[in-house]
Amino acid sequence: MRISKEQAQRNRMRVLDTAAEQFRVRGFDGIGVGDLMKAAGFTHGGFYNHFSSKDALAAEALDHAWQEMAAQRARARDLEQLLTGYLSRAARNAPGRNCPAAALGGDVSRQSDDVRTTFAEGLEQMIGSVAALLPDTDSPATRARAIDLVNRMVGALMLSRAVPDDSPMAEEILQTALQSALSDARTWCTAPEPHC
Amino acid sequence: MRISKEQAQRNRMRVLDTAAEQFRVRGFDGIGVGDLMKAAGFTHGGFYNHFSSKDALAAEALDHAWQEMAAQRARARDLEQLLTGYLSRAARNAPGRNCPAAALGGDVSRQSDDVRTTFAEGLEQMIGSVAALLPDTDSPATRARAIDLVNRMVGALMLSRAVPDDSPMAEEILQTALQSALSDARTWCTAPEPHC
DNA sequence: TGTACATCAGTGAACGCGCGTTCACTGATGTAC
DNA sequence: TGTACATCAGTGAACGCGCGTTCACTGATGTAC
Repeated sequence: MRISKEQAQRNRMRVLDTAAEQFRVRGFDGIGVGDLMKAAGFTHGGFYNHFSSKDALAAEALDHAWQEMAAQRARARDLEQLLTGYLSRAARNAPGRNCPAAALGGDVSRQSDDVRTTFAEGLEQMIGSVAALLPDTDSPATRARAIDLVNRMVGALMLSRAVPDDSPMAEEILQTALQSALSDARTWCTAPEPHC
Repeated sequence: MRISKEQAQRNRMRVLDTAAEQFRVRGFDGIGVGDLMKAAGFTHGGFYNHFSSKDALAAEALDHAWQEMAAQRARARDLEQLLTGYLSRAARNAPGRNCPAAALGGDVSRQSDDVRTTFAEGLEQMIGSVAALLPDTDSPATRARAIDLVNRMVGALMLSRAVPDDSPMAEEILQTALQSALSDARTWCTAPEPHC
């Protein structure tokens, strides 16, 4: 039952989409090749027609997730909108459709160099996106502020997910991070600037 | 070959120590009961004399790791010393002996409620320790600052470990987080206060 | 205090299970004539 | 344009392996007399 090249390419993309979501939800080791292919609507045997190994898929799926995130960030009009979306209860409860760093950052340090390099590239882009929403975008001070914001965003989202669902802490961590980040952002943007 | 109750208790502690380290290094799913017992110097069969399941060990080992960290924090004379140690290259390269949140935060959200509750308790203590080193320790504003500092510390340490070893980013993330945190701490501590 | 026996921490073989990966097979697609 | 054949995406059984857990066994410790 051979299928057309276009269909095969669409199927490959479906596996990639599924993997990008499932890895973020369950972790790289939390879902197997068999279940992944089943979730994508296939049997497991065809996996190796598209990917050389599970690790190769991990790297490609991580890249895919970062690209989704970049598109999502590009839709934010200003830093306030970006932060409000990132540090929301909705984002906390949908790891499969949100930041790969918060969902997989801990796992990545135990993965192959290929995965780690892909992670670093996506993180660099994220830092750039945040810096682009700050005044004096290309200055070293702005880069430092962007890195610090990213640390806070990723740390808060991850920690909020780690504590029990519906616990006061889960909400408190997100709210505190959001208020603190917005407050700092306002301080940096006292002069009327674009994106501020 | 029965051994004394005191020795059995020491052996149990050795398994716990080993688990607390290995789980932080390899993740909860990254090391098995067999390898864990071998690393502690035993065979795997005796494991269930001490723990009801691997999950029960995970919760207890996480608690153990948090207690180690609390003792480590208690040794810090002021916030600067705490931050400098936490956000150091040495801490980055020794996950097994440092913050459980940075090493296991991502994993914890996929673990049992027991593990997640244990995690939340340790995190709450960590927030308290940081607040204790800030002026006006018991005010809501100080708690917010402590939570924000913890988000930054955990986020930075985790992200620094996720990017490739020896990459410029690994160092940049730690350095930026440290400078930024120290700078904020100085702002909060303009009045001469204890611990500041 | 000495003796007989029950207890139980640690050992290592064994269990069922799910993992990542391989492979012979199917049959529609793509290609050569 | 039609025919014959090679290609290869997807299927499902099978592989070796390591996992968490169980269990019969060992023998020194702890206890009852």
